[in-house]
Amino acid sequence: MERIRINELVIDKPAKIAGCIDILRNTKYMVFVILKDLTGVIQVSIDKGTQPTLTEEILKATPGSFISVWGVEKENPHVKLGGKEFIPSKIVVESVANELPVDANSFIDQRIDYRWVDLRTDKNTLIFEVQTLLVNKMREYLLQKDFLEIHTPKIIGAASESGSEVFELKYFDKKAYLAQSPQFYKQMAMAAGFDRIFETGPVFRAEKSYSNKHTTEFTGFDVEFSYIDNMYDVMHLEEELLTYALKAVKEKYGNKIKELYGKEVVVPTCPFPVMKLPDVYKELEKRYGMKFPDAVKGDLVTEAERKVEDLSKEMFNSEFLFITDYDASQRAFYHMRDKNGVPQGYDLIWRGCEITTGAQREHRYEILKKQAEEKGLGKDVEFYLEFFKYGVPPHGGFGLGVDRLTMLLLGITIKEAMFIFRGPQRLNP
RNA sequence: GGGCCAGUGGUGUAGCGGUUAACAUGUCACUCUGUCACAGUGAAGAUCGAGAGUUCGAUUCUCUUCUGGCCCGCCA
Repeated sequence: MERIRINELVIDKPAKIAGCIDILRNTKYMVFVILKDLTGVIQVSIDKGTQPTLTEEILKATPGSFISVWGVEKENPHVKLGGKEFIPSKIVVESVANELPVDANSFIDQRIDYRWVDLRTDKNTLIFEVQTLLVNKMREYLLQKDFLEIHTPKIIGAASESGSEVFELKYFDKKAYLAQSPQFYKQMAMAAGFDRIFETGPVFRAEKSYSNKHTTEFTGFDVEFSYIDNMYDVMHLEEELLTYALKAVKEKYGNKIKELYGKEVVVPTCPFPVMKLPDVYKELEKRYGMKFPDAVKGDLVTEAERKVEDLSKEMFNSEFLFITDYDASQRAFYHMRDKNGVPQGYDLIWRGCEITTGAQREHRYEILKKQAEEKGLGKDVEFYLEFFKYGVPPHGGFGLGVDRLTMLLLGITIKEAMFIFRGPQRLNP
């Protein structure tokens, strides 16, 4: 008999179910097993008097053990767990668990050590159900617009942007690096005339960042497309994409997220508000009495970034805010600049955290080369500059942090939001 | 990389220059006419992160080290 999931059970219809024991109550005449699978929980009730064989088998098990149960679901109004119970005719204890080393109260670091046990809870599996939907809806949105999905190398021969924040590795008798971003390859695809592309895949950063939003390996969702007029075209695509995905998440998981994480999923409205960075500082100082030294104002410092959540809600009733007009010194050399030298790029802040950097790219070889040289990037980017010698259309794009998106959606930290977190001190499991 | 803080049974905490190292929860056993956060009784379980020092005596004080947390920086 094929195993079905608990939410597929039908009253009085014989079935096989299987899962993990949540609670095992052994009373004088009855054994009650709260069995859990990904879709729900059901009480399995064993009568010790009439089912001695099943009793013997089930008492080999412990909470956390995996079992298979054949039997029938019956209605029983006395059962507080949904008014239903499962009357077994056969039980197999598949795998017995030791006493579990973590519970919901354990610290996240301890929980990561035993992540496979930790992830068994509804609350934690929801993270990945939500992320699956989120990413697939973003993918779906782009596919509807005829984007190509590409897969770029993660082992690369030249440090991609600055050279300081990449992991070095041995590649036979040569040095290689782990890709810190698919940036150059995305643009290569533009040079190839691919027109519109996206990629979702791992990104590696050799930064010793200790915060609850940084990790050394994460999943990026990168988009690049051609024939744009300006960075606003890029922003427009991104806001549509996010709205589309968040709408789907709210419909399917909005209630469950509210229940388990206490977070409301707010579907944004387009267009998202846009502010120039100097105006953001001006408003923060004016409205909240904050003070920032001029020296930091070319970039968005953490304190300001957090407060942008309030600012954006207050000024625009929006959780999202696009910020433009960063100082050229703070931005990548490949961002196009206007005639005043202002980078034509933006960051997207959601709930007080940066989730995206996007830009119109500089596609004119001479200017691009000059901007690279200004940043002291000569040989490092030779391979990249080559693309632009043979014609590249005007284009732009952005990179979105999938793990940050998940984290912010649920109001948790990056360690909790990732299947397995990787940090400067965390290489296992 | 800089600043501050923490590490005590499986888990989460209390405590303190001399204690039988306390509590909750979990685990195990027995008891309990269907439980449902079951209940009751009992048991096991901690060389108090590691190393060195001060002291008659250190889990407690000092130093070193490891690990973690928070804040800053770096960014997605």
